[in-house]
Amino acid sequence: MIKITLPDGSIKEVAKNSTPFDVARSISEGLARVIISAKFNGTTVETVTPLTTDGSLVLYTFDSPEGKNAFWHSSAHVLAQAVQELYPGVKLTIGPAIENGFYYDLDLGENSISENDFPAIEKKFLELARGKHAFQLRAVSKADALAKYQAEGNEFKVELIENLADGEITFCDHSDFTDLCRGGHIPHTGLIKAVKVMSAAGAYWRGDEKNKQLTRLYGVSFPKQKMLTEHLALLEEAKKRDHRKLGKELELFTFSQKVGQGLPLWLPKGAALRERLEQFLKKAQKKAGYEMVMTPHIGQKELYVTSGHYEKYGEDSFQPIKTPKMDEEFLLKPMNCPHHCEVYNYKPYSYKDLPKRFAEFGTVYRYEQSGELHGMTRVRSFTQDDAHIFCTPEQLDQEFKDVIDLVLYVFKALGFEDFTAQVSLRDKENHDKYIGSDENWDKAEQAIINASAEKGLKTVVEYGEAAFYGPKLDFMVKDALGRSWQLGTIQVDYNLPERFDLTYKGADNASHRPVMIHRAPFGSMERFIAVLLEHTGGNFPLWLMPEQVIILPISDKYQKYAKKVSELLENSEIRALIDSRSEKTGRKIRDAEVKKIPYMIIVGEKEEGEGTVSIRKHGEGDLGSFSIEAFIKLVQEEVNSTLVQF
RNA sequence: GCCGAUGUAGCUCAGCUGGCUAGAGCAGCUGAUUUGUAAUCAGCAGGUCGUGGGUUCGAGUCCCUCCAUCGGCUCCA
Repeated sequence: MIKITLPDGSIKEVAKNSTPFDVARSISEGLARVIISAKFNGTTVETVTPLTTDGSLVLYTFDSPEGKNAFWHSSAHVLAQAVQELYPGVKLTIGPAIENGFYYDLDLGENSISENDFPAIEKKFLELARGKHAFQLRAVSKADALAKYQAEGNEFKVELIENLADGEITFCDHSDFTDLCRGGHIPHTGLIKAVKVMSAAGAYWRGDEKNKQLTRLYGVSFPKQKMLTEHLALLEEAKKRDHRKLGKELELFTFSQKVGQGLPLWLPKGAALRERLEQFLKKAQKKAGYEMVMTPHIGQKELYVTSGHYEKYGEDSFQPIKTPKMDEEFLLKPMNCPHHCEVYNYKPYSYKDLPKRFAEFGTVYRYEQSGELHGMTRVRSFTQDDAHIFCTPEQLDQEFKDVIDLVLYVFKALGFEDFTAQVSLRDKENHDKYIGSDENWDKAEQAIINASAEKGLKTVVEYGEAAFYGPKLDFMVKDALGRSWQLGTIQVDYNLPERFDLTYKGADNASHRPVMIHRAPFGSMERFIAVLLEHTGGNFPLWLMPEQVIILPISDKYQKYAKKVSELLENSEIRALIDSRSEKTGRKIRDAEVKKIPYMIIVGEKEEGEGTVSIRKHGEGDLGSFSIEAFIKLVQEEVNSTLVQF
C-alpha cells in the first residue's frame, strides 16, 4: 500500500501501482469520469501512470489550466493523425497546447492546406476521436526512436531525438498512431467531442527564419459541442472590439494606400482625443519635474552611428536622405534618445543640476517588415511619449521608482488594471547582441529588479527581451483577442551616455558619467489609443470622449433652445453638438447610441418651458429631467472622478 | 521579408460553373413629414469590380505581376 496526499490534505491509502484514475474512482465514479490529467509530486503524469511511492497527487478536470493543457495537447496528437491519414507522407514535427487551443507544425511537402480543407480534417478528427483510443506512453531507446524516424525520412523528429538523452525518450501511442512525446495526456480520444481547425499559417522550424517554413494548423477542441459554440461566439464578440473596426466607425484614424502602408492618418476626432491624452500626461510630467524639449524629425547619419543604432538597424531602416551636397546623409529619426543626448550636451552640468528630465512627444519612423504591420499597434510612423532622465548613479533608484509611479498613475487613470510588468533582461547565453560592459549591464539589470521589487510590482522575467543598449521594464497589456502588447516601458542605459560622452561635474570636482533612463508611459500614442479602444470598446472615460453630449431637439421648433443649451455647455467646456436633422427622436437616439456619445439631451416643449433638459445616458437609458446647471455639474463631476490628478 | 487567405459604391455584402447597360441594405443628396427615449416615407445619385498585363468572340468571374489588407511566423531601437 502507498499513501497518497490529496490537495485538501486528506490521505488516501491505495494499493501500490494504483493510477491517478484509480484514486479518482476511489473518491467517486463521477470524479473519475471527468478527470483528464494529474500531477504527482509536482510532475505531470498520465491518469493511467501507476503510482509506486507515497506522494501528493492533484487531479485535474478540463476546467483547470492543467486539464486544458492535457486536453489540447492530446488533441494535437489526434489532429496529426487525421492529417496523416488525409495527406499520406506528411512529416510531423511538434504540436503543443497553447493558451487557447493547440497547433501542430507539419511539413506537407508538395501539398498545401487551406481553409476549404478544414471541414474534411475536422470530420476525420472526430471520426478518429470517437474510437475512444487510449493514449499510452511507452519508453523507447534512442536508437529505436531514431530508427523509426530515419526510416520515415522525418529529419525534424530525428533532430529532436538527437538532442534528447537515451533513457528519457518516450513515444505516445493511440489507435495505430505513434508520436514522439514526453507525456501529459487525457485518458482516451473519446473525451474530445468538438474540434475546430481555426487557421493555417506558416511557421519556421524551431522559430528560425533561416529554417524551412512549415505549415502550422491551429485548432481548438472541447469536451462538449456547446463549449465550442460558446468559444466561437466569444471570438466573434471580441472582433467587435477590434480597434481597427472601432477606429474606423468612430472616425478616429485611417490609412491610405497613397500615403503608404503603416503610416496612420489621424482624423479630427482622433487627433483631438490624442491631444487630450498628451495634455493629461504633460500635466503629470510637469509636476514630476520634466521639461519639454523639441527636436527635428531627421538627423545626420553620424548621429546614429554614434548611438550605435545605425550599426544595429541601419540596413533595415528607411534609407538615408541625400542632399545636393556630396556625401551628406540624413536619417528619419527612428528614436529620440540621440537627439536628447545632444540636448543634454548643450551645456556643462554640476551634480547639483541633476537629474535633468527632457520630455518630448517625438514622432519616429521605423521601417517595420510589411508583414508585421497591424492596425495602430504596429506602424511605421508613430509618436512616443518619450523622455530621457539624466541622473547620477546615486539618483538612479529613486528616479526609476518615480517613473514606475508615473506609469502606474497613467494606467490607473485609464482603467488598465490587468497588466504584466515584464523585466526584460539580456539573453543568458548570447551577450554579443548587446553593447556595453557586463559590469554596467549587471548594474542596470539590478537597478530594475530592485526598483520593481520595492514598488511591489508583480513581475515576470524574460531573458533575451532587453534592448541592445540596456534592460527594460515593460508593461504588457492584452488586446481584445488576447494578443499581448507592450505599452509603457522604462529602460536603464549606461551606454548612450558613454557614446555621447555625457558628463557632469561631481562634488569632488571631477568629471562623471550620468546614467540615462528612457521611459514612455503610453509607449506610443498610436498603440496606446488602439489598446485603450479595445479595452473600453470605444466607450472612453468621459474626459477623453471626442463628443461628450449630443442635443436632440424633438422638432425644428426647439432648435433655438437647443442652441442655447449648447452654448451653456460650451461655456462650461463640455463638448456638445446638436442633431438638427428633421428626424424622429427615436432615430436620433439610435444614431447617438451607435456613435457611443455618452450623454443625450432631449429638448422639446416641456424642457423649453421649464428651462430644463431631459437626459439619456449611453447604454443605460432615460435619466429623467435635470436643470441645465445640475446636468453641467453631473458631467463635471464625472470628468473629475475619472481624471485622477497625479 | 516568409507561408496561407482576401480585395466589387463611403460602410456591410450579393454576383452560380466567364455571356446583354454590375445588384442590395445602410450612409449621402432632394423632397415630403415636425416628430418624446434604439431605424418615417418617396425619389435621386453613387462603382474604369485593388493595379498592370495575359487567355478568350466575350473577364468582376480564368492565369500571371505588383499593391494593399487579414491570420500566423520571424522581427520590434
